[in-house]
Amino acid sequence: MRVATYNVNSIRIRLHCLDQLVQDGQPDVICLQETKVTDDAFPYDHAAQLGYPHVAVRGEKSYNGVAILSRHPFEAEERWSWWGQGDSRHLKVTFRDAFELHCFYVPSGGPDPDPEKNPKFAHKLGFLDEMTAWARDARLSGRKVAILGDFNGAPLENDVWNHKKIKRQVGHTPLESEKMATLLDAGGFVDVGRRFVPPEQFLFTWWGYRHPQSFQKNYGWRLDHVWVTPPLADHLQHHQVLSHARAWERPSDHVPVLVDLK
DNA sequence: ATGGTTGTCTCACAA
Repeated sequence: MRVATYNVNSIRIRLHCLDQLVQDGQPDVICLQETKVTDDAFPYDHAAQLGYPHVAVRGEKSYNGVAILSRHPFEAEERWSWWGQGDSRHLKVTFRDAFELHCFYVPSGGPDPDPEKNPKFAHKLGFLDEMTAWARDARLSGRKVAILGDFNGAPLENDVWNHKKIKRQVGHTPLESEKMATLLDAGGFVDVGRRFVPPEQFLFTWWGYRHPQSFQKNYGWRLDHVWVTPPLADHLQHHQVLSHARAWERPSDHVPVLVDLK
């Protein structure tokens, strides 16, 4: 089974990118973030025509929003509220006799890495703490669980194009990296990207819009992650970042990440 | 310290 995660930055203006992802990557399951659409206006027909009749959505107007498209049926669908917010940042589906899959859109955290001054950063830290408490309480490590999505954090030095320049910026601060490491440990997760690409090498999934030619200059960050528990890690076969998606017409600032599980 | 760009029932705000 090939699983993809992709922050589309609005699903409705990115349908051509979804088409291209299906053509190039042939994923069985596609987890989307920042769909920016209410559930009633989600392009279900487009997904069905692409071969994904099974769809779980959790959206809201203009902001956030997650969805899971699947070629195969899933048994259950759950939406949990995190950090006391009703926002659309998490979906869980379960594939019978296979694994459970959690799609996350972690808060971006705003511009200032000071939780006293910046409530968005406080929200992000609280969200990560709550994910950690869940991962610990749920005793995941004996089960087949995958959590993936836009974690809005690049925890390792080579998860950004210039660690020294970026280490005080939201998304790559030592505090966030520490919290992500604690979450990884609490769930006993394997970081799939770094299972396949050693930490000595750059690995990016996001190139910002703001810097001109950020992709051509490779000013990238690794914000999108796939983490799996050890019983599921035994089934890992392949990992690929579809970097060329950043050069598609009218692209998202993120690119898809693909993982194959036997 | 600032600005750069993209998207949204746009002229403000989030990323």
